[in-house]
Amino acid sequence: MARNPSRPRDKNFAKIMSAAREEFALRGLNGARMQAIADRAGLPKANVHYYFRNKVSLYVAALNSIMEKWNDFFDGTTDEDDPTETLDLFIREKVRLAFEDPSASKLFATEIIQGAPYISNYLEEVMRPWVNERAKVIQSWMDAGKMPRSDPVLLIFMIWASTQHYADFQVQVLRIMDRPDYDENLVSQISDFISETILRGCGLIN
Amino acid sequence: MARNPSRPRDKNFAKIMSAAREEFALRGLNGARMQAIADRAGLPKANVHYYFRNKVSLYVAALNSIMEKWNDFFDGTTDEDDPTETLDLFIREKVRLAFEDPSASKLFATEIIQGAPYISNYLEEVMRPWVNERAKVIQSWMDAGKMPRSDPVLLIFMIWASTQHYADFQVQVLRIMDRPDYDENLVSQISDFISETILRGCGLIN
DNA sequence: CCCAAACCTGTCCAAATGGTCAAGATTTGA
DNA sequence: TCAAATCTTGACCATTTGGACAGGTTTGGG
Repeated sequence: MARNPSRPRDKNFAKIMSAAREEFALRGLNGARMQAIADRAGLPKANVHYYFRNKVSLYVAALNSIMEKWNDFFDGTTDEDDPTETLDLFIREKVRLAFEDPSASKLFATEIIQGAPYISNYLEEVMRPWVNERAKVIQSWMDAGKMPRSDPVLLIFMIWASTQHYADFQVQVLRIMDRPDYDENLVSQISDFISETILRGCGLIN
Repeated sequence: MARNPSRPRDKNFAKIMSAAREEFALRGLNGARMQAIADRAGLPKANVHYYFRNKVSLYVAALNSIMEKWNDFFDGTTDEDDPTETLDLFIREKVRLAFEDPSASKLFATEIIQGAPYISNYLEEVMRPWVNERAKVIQSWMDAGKMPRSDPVLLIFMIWASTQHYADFQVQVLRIMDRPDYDENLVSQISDFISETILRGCGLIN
């Protein structure tokens, strides 16, 4: 976009963005305070308004930055690939993302729960095609007898649900397991469980 | 609680509660407006304040009413029961709840995502024991060789995640599937899919 | 029929908060 | 070097909104 990005712009832009994501994830669009975001970013509130016209535009920018990041994971799986290997990789990648940046997942989840008022077209123009393409590949695996038949779209939803759960419901999971934090051990244990259970659930292993 | 519940109290109490749940689910604690809740309930705002000291107490009351409802489903499964049948029933019951009252699930989800500031002790005093008891039963099934070994707690999380997904992410699911609403057909299709996939994933069928 | 308790509501207000603005500082580029 | 562009910020304001309150109405037991 910017042809000659100036130094301070980039630096503060990033600081604000990061602060906004945290704050919006923690309190939602309405609960988040511009002052709190400014404080988190270490800037006066008026400076935040220099970069973002208003709260909503900052919120939308935060959502967009997340969606861009997730889109990078738009790999080019084809009919040729091995279902077991591919789905395993997909699941593990989703788990990794969930633990790497729970705030992103939480922010996105809150927006969806509240009816996706600011990203409704994203759902239709980006997510729907993405899911349909994935589903087509999975369908082709089924047609080729590489795995038993079931609904590919519901399978994708199940993978999303099981993996994002650990980001969105972090507090609940930790409290119930009586742990202070996620650690490497737990993460790989969770990855293994989800991957194995779903792959077996699809009839791909055992 | 009330020994001689007066008529109007109960009626308006329920109306406010229902309105509050909808509104809080849709906008979150901070986004919800007392005026909007009052409007939904068909009462003047001041009347809402007659029943509930302030916004937070109404919010907590709404959360409590949900948790009470969910606690009813505290059935007494024992080691004697059949794992397949019991888990199948559990999954279907969760799916039913998700579709029956998505607002409840959404409200609860939002609270958890935001760190469960108002129900943190509920997580430890009610949910943790509940999960541990369930897990013990599942563990006993595994010990008895009725099903392959895996982590019972993670299994419970997976069931929660896969089922609640359809309440919380309702908009996303519908947009991606290009449907205006959930219908009976879809609901039973989803129930079947989740139940079959998870049961197979546990090594209980096929 | 009476009266106290419960219930209802129009009106008002203090505090919180998003956003503006104008003046000043800093950087850039020619 | 210096002016234009970019950036920074304290002070300020309009609006929204949760909540108080006082005075009114209804209800039900005695």
